[in-house]
Amino acid sequence: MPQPSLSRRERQIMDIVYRTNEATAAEVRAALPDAPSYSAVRALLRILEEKGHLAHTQDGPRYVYRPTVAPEKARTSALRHLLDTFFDNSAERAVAALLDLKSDQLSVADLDRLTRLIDDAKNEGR
Amino acid sequence: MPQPSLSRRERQIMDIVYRTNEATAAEVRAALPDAPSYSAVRALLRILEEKGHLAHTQDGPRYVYRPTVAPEKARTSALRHLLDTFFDNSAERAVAALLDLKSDQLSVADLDRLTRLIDDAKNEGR
DNA sequence: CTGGTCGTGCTAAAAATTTAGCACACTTAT
DNA sequence: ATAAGTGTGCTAAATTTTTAGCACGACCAG
Repeated sequence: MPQPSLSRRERQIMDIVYRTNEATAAEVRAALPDAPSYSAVRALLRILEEKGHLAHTQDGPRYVYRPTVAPEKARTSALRHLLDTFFDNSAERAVAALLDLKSDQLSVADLDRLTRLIDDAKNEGR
Repeated sequence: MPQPSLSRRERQIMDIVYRTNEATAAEVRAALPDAPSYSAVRALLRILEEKGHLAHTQDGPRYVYRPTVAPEKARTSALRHLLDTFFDNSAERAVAALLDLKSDQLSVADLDRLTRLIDDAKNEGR
């Protein structure tokens, strides 16, 4: 990874596209918190494509943009950065925060699934 | 939270300060990937303070900057954003990615601790 | 006390980002 | 066939970001 060289708007847009997996200019505009003109959004999308962060396919009359890096890679990289910045690289702390954040939305079954994930990890490390 | 209205440099600097908890201008500069002049770093720090994201205390001759929001709040908020952007708000997916990322650095004891965290969450939700 | 080193504040200029506007192409309905 | 609507490309201007430079004060060391 060379640099995080994304401007503010660029990052906002990338986040939207990551969240939705794909988006048209109009959809991006709709999702932007303080949307500028349609024209401006399109310009940004073009720049992001030039920089290699997005690619478009044609869907009828319009362009549909998608990230160029595999979602999994993007996720991993974002997670790594978060861990490094806020959790001192501690998985435990991160999980604790996660549970704190979501616990009231997690059923016992959900929690059991998490336990199973960890058990799997245990069995791999051999 | 009004907006994420941080420019690229501003975000870079905030990340550094979050990671280190506190930092002087020189330390921030040292940690910046492509450091500009000392003067420029100081200007950014001043701006971030004006915007209310940082506060400084005096340590002998120099300023030490710290985030104004409690680390825990910042972490939670960052985590929420990551979850929303990359993991479809699924704690399970996030944990899976986390384990995948760190599993080779986690001992069995570490994993046991994670299991315990989840058990605790189970007992709380009652 | 003089000069060098650090630290700061402030300001202006350079560079990058962000924005809007105009022109053109294609479709669709009158 | 014409006008309205929706999409694009391109360009230039406005705004924000980013940077460096200069001035000043405090603190040593010679």
